[in-house]
Amino acid sequence: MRPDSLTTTFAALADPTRRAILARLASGEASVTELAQPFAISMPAISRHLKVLEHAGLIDRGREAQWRPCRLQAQPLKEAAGWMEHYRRLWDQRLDRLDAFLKEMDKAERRSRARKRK
Amino acid sequence: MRPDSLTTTFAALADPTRRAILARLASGEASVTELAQPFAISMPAISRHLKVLEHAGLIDRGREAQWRPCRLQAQPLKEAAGWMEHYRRLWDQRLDRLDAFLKEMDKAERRSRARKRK
DNA sequence: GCTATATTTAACAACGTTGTTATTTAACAA
DNA sequence: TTGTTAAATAACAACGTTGTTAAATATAGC
Repeated sequence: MRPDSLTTTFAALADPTRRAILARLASGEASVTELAQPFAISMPAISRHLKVLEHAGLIDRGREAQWRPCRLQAQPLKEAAGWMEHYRRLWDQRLDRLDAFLKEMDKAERRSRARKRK
Repeated sequence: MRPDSLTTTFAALADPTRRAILARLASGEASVTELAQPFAISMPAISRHLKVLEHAGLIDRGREAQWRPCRLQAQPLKEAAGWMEHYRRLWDQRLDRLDAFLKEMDKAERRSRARKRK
Protein backbone atom coordinates (compact mmCIF):
# COMPACT_ATOMS: atom_id res chain seq x y z
CA MET A 1 0.00 0.00 0.00
CA ARG A 2 2.20 2.84 -1.13
CA PRO A 3 1.05 6.40 -0.57
CA ASP A 4 -1.23 8.02 -3.15
CA SER A 5 -0.03 10.92 -5.24
CA LEU A 6 -1.60 13.70 -3.16
CA THR A 7 0.11 12.34 -0.07
CA THR A 8 3.43 12.19 -1.88
CA THR A 9 3.01 15.73 -3.22
CA PHE A 10 2.08 17.28 0.14
CA ALA A 11 4.86 15.38 1.90
CA ALA A 12 7.36 16.69 -0.64
CA LEU A 13 6.12 20.26 -0.09
CA ALA A 14 6.32 19.90 3.70
CA ASP A 15 9.97 20.92 3.84
CA PRO A 16 11.29 24.47 3.55
CA THR A 17 14.47 23.40 1.75
CA ARG A 18 12.46 21.60 -0.90
CA ARG A 19 10.06 24.51 -1.30
CA ALA A 20 13.02 26.85 -1.71
CA ILE A 21 14.42 24.53 -4.37
CA LEU A 22 11.11 24.63 -6.24
CA ALA A 23 11.02 28.41 -5.89
CA ARG A 24 14.46 28.59 -7.43
CA LEU A 25 13.47 26.24 -10.23
CA ALA A 26 10.43 28.39 -11.02
CA SER A 27 12.91 30.88 -12.48
CA GLY A 28 14.64 28.33 -14.66
CA GLU A 29 16.43 25.01 -14.75
CA ALA A 30 19.53 24.50 -12.57
CA SER A 31 22.20 21.95 -11.72
CA VAL A 32 22.43 20.20 -8.37
CA THR A 33 25.40 22.32 -7.33
CA GLU A 34 23.58 25.52 -8.22
CA LEU A 35 20.56 24.41 -6.24
CA ALA A 36 22.70 23.46 -3.25
CA GLN A 37 24.55 26.79 -3.18
CA PRO A 38 22.12 28.79 -0.97
CA PHE A 39 21.89 26.10 1.71
CA ALA A 40 24.13 25.21 4.63
CA ILE A 41 23.71 21.48 4.14
CA SER A 42 25.80 18.86 2.40
CA MET A 43 25.44 17.78 -1.23
CA PRO A 44 24.13 14.34 -0.35
CA ALA A 45 21.35 15.98 1.62
CA ILE A 46 20.41 18.10 -1.40
CA SER A 47 20.66 15.05 -3.61
CA ARG A 48 18.10 13.32 -1.43
CA HIS A 49 15.75 16.30 -1.41
CA LEU A 50 15.90 16.23 -5.20
CA LYS A 51 15.12 12.55 -5.19
CA VAL A 52 12.04 13.22 -3.05
CA LEU A 53 10.91 15.97 -5.44
CA GLU A 54 11.55 13.78 -8.45
CA HIS A 55 9.68 10.86 -6.91
CA ALA A 56 6.74 13.20 -6.29
CA GLY A 57 6.88 14.18 -9.96
CA LEU A 58 7.50 17.82 -9.01
CA ILE A 59 10.75 17.96 -10.96
CA ASP A 60 12.43 15.98 -13.68
CA ARG A 61 16.06 15.81 -14.59
CA GLY A 62 18.07 15.79 -17.75
CA ARG A 63 21.65 14.76 -18.32
CA GLU A 64 24.30 17.00 -19.80
CA ALA A 65 27.87 15.73 -19.43
CA GLN A 66 28.47 15.49 -15.67
CA TRP A 67 25.53 17.75 -14.81
CA ARG A 68 21.96 16.66 -14.12
CA PRO A 69 19.87 19.77 -14.69
CA CYS A 70 16.55 19.88 -12.82
CA ARG A 71 13.34 21.38 -14.18
CA LEU A 72 10.05 22.05 -12.46
CA GLN A 73 7.07 19.91 -13.38
CA ALA A 74 3.78 21.60 -12.63
CA GLN A 75 1.23 18.77 -12.88
CA PRO A 76 1.34 17.56 -9.23
CA LEU A 77 1.13 21.17 -8.06
CA LYS A 78 -2.04 21.48 -10.08
CA GLU A 79 -3.58 18.41 -8.50
CA ALA A 80 -2.71 19.47 -4.98
CA ALA A 81 -3.87 23.05 -5.62
CA GLY A 82 -7.11 21.61 -6.98
CA TRP A 83 -7.69 19.58 -3.84
CA MET A 84 -7.14 22.58 -1.60
CA GLU A 85 -9.27 24.91 -3.71
CA HIS A 86 -12.11 22.41 -3.64
CA TYR A 87 -12.28 22.22 0.13
CA ARG A 88 -11.47 25.85 0.68
CA ARG A 89 -14.41 26.72 -1.53
CA LEU A 90 -16.76 24.33 0.25
CA TRP A 91 -15.78 25.89 3.51
CA ASP A 92 -16.20 29.42 2.24
CA GLN A 93 -19.68 28.50 1.11
CA ARG A 94 -20.46 27.26 4.61
CA LEU A 95 -19.17 30.53 6.05
CA ASP A 96 -21.31 32.44 3.56
CA ARG A 97 -24.38 30.50 4.58
CA LEU A 98 -23.58 31.09 8.24
CA ASP A 99 -23.19 34.75 7.44
CA ALA A 100 -26.55 34.85 5.66
CA PHE A 101 -28.10 33.00 8.58
CA LEU A 102 -26.73 35.47 11.10
CA LYS A 103 -27.96 38.37 8.98
CA GLU A 104 -31.41 36.75 8.87
CA MET A 105 -31.37 36.35 12.66
CA ASP A 106 -30.36 39.93 13.02
CA LYS A 107 -33.14 41.15 10.75
CA ALA A 108 -35.71 39.05 12.61
CA GLU A 109 -34.36 40.39 15.87
CA ARG A 110 -34.72 44.00 14.72
CA ARG A 111 -38.24 43.32 13.47
CA SER A 112 -39.11 41.82 16.81
CA ARG A 113 -37.79 44.82 18.71
CA ALA A 114 -39.68 47.17 16.37
CA ARG A 115 -42.91 45.32 17.16
CA LYS A 116 -42.27 45.69 20.88
CA ARG A 117 -41.71 49.42 20.57
CA LYS A 118 -45.14 49.93 19.03
CA MET B 1 13.78 26.40 15.21
CA ARG B 2 10.27 25.08 14.94
CA PRO B 3 8.78 24.55 11.53
CA ASP B 4 7.08 27.47 9.80
CA SER B 5 3.36 27.46 9.15
CA LEU B 6 3.50 26.35 5.52
CA THR B 7 5.59 23.35 6.54
CA THR B 8 3.15 22.48 9.29
CA THR B 9 0.17 22.83 6.95
CA PHE B 10 1.62 20.69 4.18
CA ALA B 11 2.78 18.06 6.65
CA ALA B 12 -0.73 17.91 8.12
CA LEU B 13 -2.20 17.46 4.63
CA ALA B 14 0.31 14.72 3.77
CA ASP B 15 -1.83 11.97 5.26
CA PRO B 16 -4.92 10.44 3.65
CA THR B 17 -6.70 9.89 6.97
CA ARG B 18 -6.30 13.55 7.87
CA ARG B 19 -7.44 14.69 4.44
CA ALA B 20 -10.51 12.47 4.76
CA ILE B 21 -11.23 14.02 8.16
CA LEU B 22 -11.04 17.50 6.64
CA ALA B 23 -13.28 16.39 3.78
CA ARG B 24 -15.83 15.17 6.29
CA LEU B 25 -15.59 18.41 8.27
CA ALA B 26 -16.21 20.42 5.11
CA SER B 27 -19.81 19.23 5.37
CA GLY B 28 -20.20 20.30 8.98
CA GLU B 29 -18.84 19.97 12.48
CA ALA B 30 -18.48 16.51 14.02
CA SER B 31 -17.43 14.77 17.22
CA VAL B 32 -14.28 12.66 17.50
CA THR B 33 -16.29 9.43 17.51
CA GLU B 34 -18.19 10.47 14.40
CA LEU B 35 -14.95 11.34 12.66
CA ALA B 36 -13.37 8.03 13.68
CA GLN B 37 -16.30 5.94 12.45
CA PRO B 38 -15.21 5.45 8.78
CA PHE B 39 -11.67 4.37 9.68
CA ALA B 40 -10.22 1.05 10.75
CA ILE B 41 -7.89 2.59 13.30
CA SER B 42 -8.13 3.11 17.05
CA MET B 43 -9.51 6.18 18.79
CA PRO B 44 -6.15 7.26 20.13
CA ALA B 45 -4.82 7.27 16.58
CA ILE B 46 -7.70 9.52 15.47
CA SER B 47 -7.16 11.69 18.51
CA ARG B 48 -3.58 12.24 17.43
CA HIS B 49 -4.53 13.04 13.86
CA LEU B 50 -6.89 15.65 15.24
CA LYS B 51 -4.12 17.06 17.37
CA VAL B 52 -1.94 17.39 14.28
CA LEU B 53 -4.75 19.17 12.40
CA GLU B 54 -5.44 21.44 15.36
CA HIS B 55 -1.77 22.27 15.75
CA ALA B 56 -1.67 23.20 12.07
CA GLY B 57 -4.66 25.47 12.67
CA LEU B 58 -6.73 23.51 10.15
CA ILE B 59 -9.42 22.73 12.71
CA ASP B 60 -10.51 24.05 16.04
CA ARG B 61 -12.54 22.36 18.72
CA GLY B 62 -15.34 23.28 21.03
CA ARG B 63 -16.51 21.59 24.18
CA GLU B 64 -20.03 20.35 24.72
CA ALA B 65 -20.53 18.04 27.68
CA GLN B 66 -18.21 15.07 27.05
CA TRP B 67 -17.91 15.81 23.32
CA ARG B 68 -15.27 17.94 21.62
CA PRO B 69 -16.80 18.94 18.32
CA CYS B 70 -14.32 19.77 15.54
CA ARG B 71 -14.77 22.47 12.92
CA LEU B 72 -12.75 23.24 9.85
CA GLN B 73 -10.64 26.37 9.83
CA ALA B 74 -9.88 27.60 6.32
CA GLN B 75 -7.09 30.13 6.84
CA PRO B 76 -4.08 27.78 6.59
CA LEU B 77 -5.64 26.18 3.51
CA LYS B 78 -5.73 29.63 1.98
CA GLU B 79 -2.08 30.27 2.69
CA ALA B 80 -0.97 26.94 1.32
CA ALA B 81 -3.22 27.27 -1.74
CA GLY B 82 -1.73 30.71 -2.27
CA TRP B 83 1.80 29.36 -2.22
CA MET B 84 0.98 26.68 -4.74
CA GLU B 85 -0.96 28.99 -7.04
CA HIS B 86 1.92 31.43 -7.04
CA TYR B 87 4.48 28.91 -8.24
CA ARG B 88 2.09 27.08 -10.49
CA ARG B 89 1.39 30.37 -12.22
CA LEU B 90 5.06 31.27 -12.55
CA TRP B 91 5.67 27.91 -14.15
CA ASP B 92 2.74 28.23 -16.50
CA GLN B 93 4.10 31.59 -17.62
CA ARG B 94 7.41 29.91 -18.37
CA LEU B 95 5.63 27.27 -20.38
CA ASP B 96 3.72 29.98 -22.22
CA ARG B 97 6.93 31.79 -23.04
CA LEU B 98 8.47 28.54 -24.24
CA ASP B 99 5.39 27.97 -26.33
CA ALA B 100 5.62 31.44 -27.85
CA PHE B 101 9.30 30.87 -28.51
CA LEU B 102 8.64 27.60 -30.29
CA LYS B 103 5.90 29.25 -32.38
CA GLU B 104 8.34 32.02 -33.30
CA MET B 105 10.93 29.42 -34.31
CA ASP B 106 8.35 27.65 -36.36
CA LYS B 107 7.30 30.84 -38.13
CA ALA B 108 10.90 31.75 -38.88
CA GLU B 109 11.44 28.25 -40.17
CA ARG B 110 8.45 28.49 -42.50
CA ARG B 111 9.57 31.90 -43.73
CA SER B 112 12.99 30.49 -44.44
CA ARG B 113 11.54 27.60 -46.42
CA ALA B 114 9.30 30.02 -48.34
CA ARG B 115 12.35 32.06 -49.34
CA LYS B 116 14.09 28.92 -50.59
CA ARG B 117 11.09 27.93 -52.72
CA LYS B 118 11.24 31.23 -54.67
C1' DG C 1 -21.01 8.59 45.01
C1' DC C 2 -21.40 5.17 41.06
C1' DT C 3 -21.61 4.07 36.30
C1' DA C 4 -21.60 4.82 31.37
C1' DT C 5 -19.82 7.43 27.52
C1' DA C 6 -16.38 10.39 25.10
C1' DT C 7 -11.89 11.49 24.71
C1' DT C 8 -7.03 11.99 26.02
C1' DT C 9 -2.58 10.46 27.82
C1' DA C 10 1.23 7.04 28.64
C1' DA C 11 4.32 3.67 27.15
C1' DC C 12 5.94 1.26 23.61
C1' DA C 13 7.20 -0.81 18.80
C1' DA C 14 7.95 -0.25 13.90
C1' DC C 15 9.17 2.50 10.51
C1' DG C 16 10.40 6.82 7.88
C1' DT C 17 13.00 11.16 7.44
C1' DT C 18 16.97 14.09 7.48
C1' DG C 19 21.24 14.92 8.25
C1' DT C 20 26.31 13.48 8.52
C1' DT C 21 31.05 11.68 6.47
C1' DA C 22 33.38 8.48 3.49
C1' DT C 23 33.30 6.17 -0.73
C1' DT C 24 31.91 5.41 -5.53
C1' DT C 25 30.43 6.43 -10.23
C1' DA C 26 30.40 9.17 -14.48
C1' DA C 27 32.09 12.36 -17.73
C1' DC C 28 35.28 15.67 -19.27
C1' DA C 29 40.15 17.25 -20.28
C1' DA C 30 45.16 17.00 -20.19
C1' DT D 1 46.21 7.11 -17.87
C1' DT D 2 45.61 10.61 -14.55
C1' DG D 3 43.40 14.20 -12.50
C1' DT D 4 39.17 17.15 -11.85
C1' DT D 5 34.49 18.14 -11.29
C1' DA D 6 29.52 16.73 -10.61
C1' DA D 7 26.59 13.90 -8.44
C1' DA D 8 24.94 9.57 -6.27
C1' DT D 9 25.31 5.85 -2.90
C1' DA D 10 26.50 3.51 1.60
C1' DA D 11 26.45 3.32 6.35
C1' DC D 12 25.14 5.38 10.25
C1' DA D 13 22.95 8.44 14.10
C1' DA D 14 19.22 11.26 15.77
C1' DC D 15 14.77 12.21 15.66
C1' DG D 16 9.76 12.21 14.20
C1' DT D 17 5.51 9.77 12.89
C1' DT D 18 1.92 6.43 13.27
C1' DG D 19 0.01 2.87 15.08
C1' DT D 20 -1.03 -0.28 19.23
C1' DT D 21 -3.12 -1.41 24.12
C1' DA D 22 -3.92 -0.06 28.82
C1' DA D 23 -4.93 3.46 31.97
C1' DA D 24 -6.52 8.13 33.15
C1' DT D 25 -9.76 12.12 32.90
C1' DA D 26 -14.09 14.56 32.28
C1' DT D 27 -19.01 14.93 32.07
C1' DA D 28 -23.93 13.41 32.36
C1' DG D 29 -27.45 10.91 34.72
C1' DC D 30 -29.14 8.10 38.35
